[in-house]
This record gives sequence, C-alpha cells and structure tokens, in this order.
Amino acid sequence: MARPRTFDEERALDAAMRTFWEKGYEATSTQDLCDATGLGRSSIYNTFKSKHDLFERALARYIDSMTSTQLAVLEERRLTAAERIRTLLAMVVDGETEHRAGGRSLGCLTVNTTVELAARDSRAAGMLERDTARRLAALRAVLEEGRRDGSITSRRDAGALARFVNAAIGGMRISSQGGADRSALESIADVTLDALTA
Amino acid sequence: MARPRTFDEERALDAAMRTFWEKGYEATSTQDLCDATGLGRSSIYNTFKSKHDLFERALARYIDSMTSTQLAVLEERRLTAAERIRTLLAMVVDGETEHRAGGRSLGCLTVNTTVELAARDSRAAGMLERDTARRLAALRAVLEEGRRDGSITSRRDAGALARFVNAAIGGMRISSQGGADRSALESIADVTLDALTA
DNA sequence: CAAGTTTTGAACTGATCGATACATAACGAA
DNA sequence: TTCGTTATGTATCGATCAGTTCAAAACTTG
Repeated sequence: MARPRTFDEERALDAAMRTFWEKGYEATSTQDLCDATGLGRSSIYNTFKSKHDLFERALARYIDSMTSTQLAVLEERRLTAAERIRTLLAMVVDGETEHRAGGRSLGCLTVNTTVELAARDSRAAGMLERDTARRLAALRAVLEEGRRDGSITSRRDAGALARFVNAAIGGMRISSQGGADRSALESIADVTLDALTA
Repeated sequence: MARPRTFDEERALDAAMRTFWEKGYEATSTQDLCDATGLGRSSIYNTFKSKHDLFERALARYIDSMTSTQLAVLEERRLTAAERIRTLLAMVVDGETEHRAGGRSLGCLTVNTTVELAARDSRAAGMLERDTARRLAALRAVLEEGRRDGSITSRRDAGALARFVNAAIGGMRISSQGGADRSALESIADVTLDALTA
C-alpha cells in the first residue's frame, strides 16, 4: 500500500557488481554506482545501507554464481576427475577471455577483493575465506576420487593438490590481468594438469 | 649554496613503498604518505611531482629489488635448473611469511598493482609488463638449461613452463593473502615442481 | 656577517567523497 | 477520492581528497 519501486533490485546489483569488478572498491564512487545502475542516490541508499553494504551484496552475488557454476562441473559424474579439473580450468580460460574492459581482462572479483580488501575488511575477508574453504573441499573430493578412478596419479596429498589447483587458477587470473592471451592461459592450464598426473 | 634536505630520499621512498604495499594506491592518502615518511606535504611535493609520481618511483624500486634478487637466484651456476626454481619458490614462501601486517600477508606489490591499476593506469601497466617479460625470459632460459642438464624432464615448451611457474608464484601470493599458511604454500611449491618433472 | 637559494611548516584551495534531509511524486487500500 | 506509505529527485551536509601558496627558517657561499 505504497509507491512501488520502478527498478529491479537484482539488475541493480548486477550493475554494481560489474562496476566493482572493473574498478575495484575504492576507485568506485557512489556516483559511479548511480550511473551504472541508473538509480538516484536516494534509491540506492534506500535499498542498501551504504556503499560497503552494496559491495557485500554484490560480492556475495558474484561468489554465489561463480562458485556454484564451478562446483557443478566438479560434480559432473560423467567425467573422470581429471577431466573435471580440465573442464574447470577451461572455464577459467573462457571467463578471462570473455570478461574484458578496455582491452584487458577484469580478472576475478574474489581474487581482486582478496588483494584490495582482505587485509583491512574482516567482513569481506570472512566471505572470501568461506568461499575458499568450499572450493578447496570440492577440489579435494574430486582429487581423491581421481585417485580411485585412476585419472589422478600424483602421490601427493589430496589437500595439497587442491590448494595447488586453487592457486593455479588464481595465478592464471593474475597472468590474464597482466596481459597473457588465451593461448598462454591454455598452456598454463596444460602444465597445471601435468602436475596432477606426475 | 642553499638549505639542504633533512631527510634521506631513499628512506622516504621505502616508507612510501611499504604504505602502498600495505594499503594499495587508492586507499593510501597523501596524509598517510606524510605520516609514513615523516615528511611534510611541502617536502613530498617538492621532491616528487605528485602522489602518482611517488607511486611510480616506489613501484620501480620494488620491482628493481625484487626482480634482481630473484634473477640472481636463477643465474646461480652451482645449482641445477630445478634446484634454482625450487630455491626461487622457497624465497617466495619466505617473503610471504615475512611481509605481514595485521596478521595477514601483504602479498606482492607487483601482483597487487596488476589487480588494482593495470587496467586503467597505462604507465604502471607498462612497468609491470616489462618486468613480467624480464622474469619470463629468465625463467625460460633456466628451464631450457634444465632440459639440457636433465633436471627438467617435462616435454612441454620452455615458454609454457615459464608462464606456468610465473603464474604459480602469483597463485601462491594470492593464496597467502587469502590466509594460506607456510605449510600450505610449501605444498603448493612442491606440486608446482612436480609439473616440471612430469 | 650578508646575500642568495632552497627547504620546510601551516594555512588554504576547489573538488569530490560517502551519506543525509526533505519536499514532492506515485502508488495501494479504504 | 482521500489517506497512509514509500520511492524518488534535488540540494546539501561535513569530511577528506590531492595539490598549492607563501612566509619564515636554514643553510652555503662570498
């Protein structure tokens, strides 16, 4: 029984997420967020408590969509464990190739946030840590399965291999932001897989 | 024939570098730089043209010291190629363990700058690209040598292996900033080396 | 000591920051 | 249609931003 909103909150959140992804948290002004979402300041502050609250919601949205997509691949029963990891790395290559602005890769919002904020924003750091724990657990499960199905022949501890794969993904994203092209990323993925079958 | 400076420019540069390293470029205010260096605003603007100029000098200093230290290891003739890579990765682990603030690793200023600024600061991006090219060339030379001395048995192209090692280092730094402890980093380094002998 | 040059500290600039106040517009319920 | 409520646009808040101005201080040289 009151005036309804004229915008879609989810779409606004997507626009804000993209802006934080492109420019980072500090370099994004509230005016940038107004421009990107098409909302006025009042609407933004009426819907979200603050710039930081909006950032947390945007980061949560990014983590949700990104990690759930990746975990789905890791649970694909029709593939061997090694094939799942290979597919995951191929998805990272595709993502880095797709998400660009100004001729450069945007990288990954979780990696970018780890670098920019983890040290001085404990709430963001907590979100990132929980996401990392989830990803590592899923990777570990797949790698243990790979030991059983024979597609992962490395004798290393599955937890160590999981941390390695997770680090390799981060390294690929950094390399991409630093200018590495698709074929460079593909070769990094290939060598990464070598380590699992060493 | 004029009033001399009462501060050491190199020490000021070190203090500024540390501040940018800890907080990032955007989150570092000129007041932070005054506090960290102990200098007044006039002295800073009299010595450096701007905040951005000071940042470039600080980044150049970081790149110089970091890369020259690492390249020295890669040229250590008494070690096999694989041993040099192993030593390099151990140095990264040590660096991440040492350089901390607020209970968290600071990561690496070049990685941090790649994430925060490469997309919209072409001067910084250029400095980082030249540094990456130097590092990749050195890694590639070592890996080719490893093929000859037998310590690197991977059949992959040396350029691909070089990009892989460089990415792995970046991934270790991100992992460290995300909360990975020393033993986690060591295990990532171990698996990274496995890929070179696959 | 005095002239000449540079450094230094403090006050200050306009711009922009994140956030708020408030009046008005726009809707649903009665 | 009228009331109650929420959304929205505008104007503005105090704080802080990077950077400048300027006079006084401090040194070297003659």
